[in-house]
Amino acid sequence: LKTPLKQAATSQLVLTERQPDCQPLTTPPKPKETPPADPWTPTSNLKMLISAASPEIRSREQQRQLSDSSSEEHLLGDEYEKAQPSRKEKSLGLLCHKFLARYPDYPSPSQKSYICLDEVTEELHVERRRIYDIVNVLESLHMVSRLARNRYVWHGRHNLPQTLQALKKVGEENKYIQQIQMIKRREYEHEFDADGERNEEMASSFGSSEQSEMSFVELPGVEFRAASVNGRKYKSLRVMSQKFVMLFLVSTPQIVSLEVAAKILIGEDQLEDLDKSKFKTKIRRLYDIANVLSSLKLIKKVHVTEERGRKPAFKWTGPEVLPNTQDIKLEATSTTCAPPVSESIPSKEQCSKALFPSKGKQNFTRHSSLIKLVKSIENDRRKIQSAPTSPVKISASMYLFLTFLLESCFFFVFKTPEEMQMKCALSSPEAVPKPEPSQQPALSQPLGVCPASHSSVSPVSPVILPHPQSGVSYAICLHPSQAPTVTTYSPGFMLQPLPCANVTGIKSNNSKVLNKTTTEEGDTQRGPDEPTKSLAAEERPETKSETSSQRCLKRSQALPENNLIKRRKSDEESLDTSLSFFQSGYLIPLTHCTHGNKAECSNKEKAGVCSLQHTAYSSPITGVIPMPASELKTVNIPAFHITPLNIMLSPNSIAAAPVLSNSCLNSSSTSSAPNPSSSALNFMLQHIGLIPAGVQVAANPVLQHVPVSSQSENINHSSGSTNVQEGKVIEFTFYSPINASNFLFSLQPSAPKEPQEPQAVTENFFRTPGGPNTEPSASANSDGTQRTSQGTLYIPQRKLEVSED
DNA sequence: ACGTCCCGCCAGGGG
DNA sequence: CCCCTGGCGGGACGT
Repeated sequence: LKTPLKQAATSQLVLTERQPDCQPLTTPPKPKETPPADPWTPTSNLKMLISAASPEIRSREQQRQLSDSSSEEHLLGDEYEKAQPSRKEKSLGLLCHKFLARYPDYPSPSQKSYICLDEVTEELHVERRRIYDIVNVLESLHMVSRLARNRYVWHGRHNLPQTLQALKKVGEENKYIQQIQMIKRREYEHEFDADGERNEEMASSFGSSEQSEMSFVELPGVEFRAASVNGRKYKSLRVMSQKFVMLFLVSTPQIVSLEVAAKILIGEDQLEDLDKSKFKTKIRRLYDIANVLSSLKLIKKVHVTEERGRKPAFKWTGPEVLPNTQDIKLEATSTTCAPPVSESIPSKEQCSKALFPSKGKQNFTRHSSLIKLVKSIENDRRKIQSAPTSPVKISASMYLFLTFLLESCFFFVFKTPEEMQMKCALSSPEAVPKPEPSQQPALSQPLGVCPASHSSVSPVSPVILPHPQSGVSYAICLHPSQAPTVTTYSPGFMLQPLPCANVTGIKSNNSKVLNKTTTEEGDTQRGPDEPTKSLAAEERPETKSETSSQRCLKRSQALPENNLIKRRKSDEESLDTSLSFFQSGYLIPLTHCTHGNKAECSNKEKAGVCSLQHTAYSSPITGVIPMPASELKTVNIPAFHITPLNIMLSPNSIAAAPVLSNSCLNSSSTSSAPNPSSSALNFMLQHIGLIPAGVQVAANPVLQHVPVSSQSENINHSSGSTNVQEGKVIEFTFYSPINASNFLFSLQPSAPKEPQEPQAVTENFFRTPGGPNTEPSASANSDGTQRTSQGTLYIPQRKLEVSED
């Protein structure tokens, strides 16, 4: 069984097998499979491609091979060579695909699936050794856990969010960012040298994180069962895998090169000798890990092109992991949206239930597309910072603004299912159910984000959280019970979809990217992924329920509590940043925020959650904005606060806000004349630090006017699971119960027609009809709120510089 | 020539 | 003591 009979046909191979002592450690040469005259026929190539693409087909083919092998003698020609699996067909990634296809991503808790290694190895026709590789990294993600010999439990991706969050936290504690930066810096300084002095640097930088030698990050409830395996020495691959993942989660362009990863992973335990062989071995293992992570679609191979040249690297493509906050859990909706509610008429409660199934009110969901946007924006902002003279800078302020906005936009108010439907449009294309005719419209209803609680009953308290990466704060909503200390305030804006037909979008055709590090999208080496995935998803075999030996599982199935999130050290820094930012007065009407942050958030234990005061709020810059807490409740909103927006809308500061007037947009697209908005933008950019003082940017040349009203109407009519995807515009209106403004935003996830990177960042633009100098025209809304001005935030497509390999 | 990584030896340790 | 686990790295394969 172990050795295919075909190989025995090759006499040479028989020899090697008979004399293992001669070449004990050599990989057996690939058997000379084909007669020299008849190499790969086009048909066979095609077959191989297909088989590589689909595990089903492949396994079927392998079955055939098995039966063939008995009567192998009369195999000839193409049939013969087909029987010889190429090296690629035996790749770990493919094997992992087959392995994963056996189990559901989200197994129902009722029916636990068990993994018997013997069965797996038999059915997949692989050596046991290979399965260990797979299982080990799955174990590192807590997708499986070991029960006993030969026995594992399959958890699927249920634990993934928590695992990733925990990993990210540990990664931050390990200061991986600094390590990466140091490695890169050194690499840049002196090309190649293996001197000792380098190691001293290493030691100094790594030294602080001595606690991270070989610890395996566990999840409550998913601990290692087979007590033995806790002998940490034998968790190397697992630990490596976890650390590898940490590197992704921590680094901001979520791209990690193998080289850097290997150096860091080596540097941690053995920073003495960075000898070549150890490095090589590390790389070897990283390939193994990367292969199964790729199969899990958590990473993807890319190439980073730097000054030195192309280097293999991997890019995180898994779910976004949000910053660890104490008792707030945020999950990517791509997963939470998956389980549909059975009811046909989704209510807010149901939505909330569907979105936060396990932990109820403490869970908050943020839309994955928003997350991606924010992430991309942050990336771009960093790039912009490093390239101060780039013409893209004009959009930097918009990025920043959108960052604020999105950081704040955790929740939206759903009034109707249609609106919820619209929310779905924000989600990434994968998250939106394709408009399959067979699909019930109701299935797509619960998509989107919504407050974790029924806002009408229990209003939530807005809280300003420091964002560790962007250095800015974002607002988040908490239940009053969860936000006992109330110190700051930001005026509440309700964000809700607005059916609006007279929207005007501005599209920027400037899609220049200033990467000094371009990444080329990884190739198709695991190209069969896509077809494989769909196939596997459709006809994923029902998990084999092993009736035997199920009793040996006595461990509790309790879901892991998410209690381990503590505050990170970086919060303090980011807090400082945000504070200075706020204290500028330019953007912040929130005095309480300033004081409160200082007072309350200096406490590291609580800084993550700075609650707000439900009293009156004033700003030294923009004046007092009285706002009793009751207002928040009466508006029946989840007290959703958009600090930056509010800032920009402040009557006194609106002139300085990065707002481009209509006239600018309409007329001056070709004009080079300075305009007020330019100076405002420059001021803001400089102020925020996006550009150095003295550098000016021109606002208009990159902007274009594009009407999108028809599209927006189209959206609003969409009631079923319509495909609100590419090129569509989603609008929101910010209502302020006070006199602030009512803004209308258009988010265009991606430009129509352009087949670009799906998660492409988009340029965005923000304007008010009246322009900066125009007094906003007030109008009354049906609900009585003042509608003083309107702006459009438009996000045309902007591609990430990621090219195919 | 180099990036990728299959393959299987063999040590450690559990049952 | 058997055999499961899994560290490890030679060298084959692919480009």
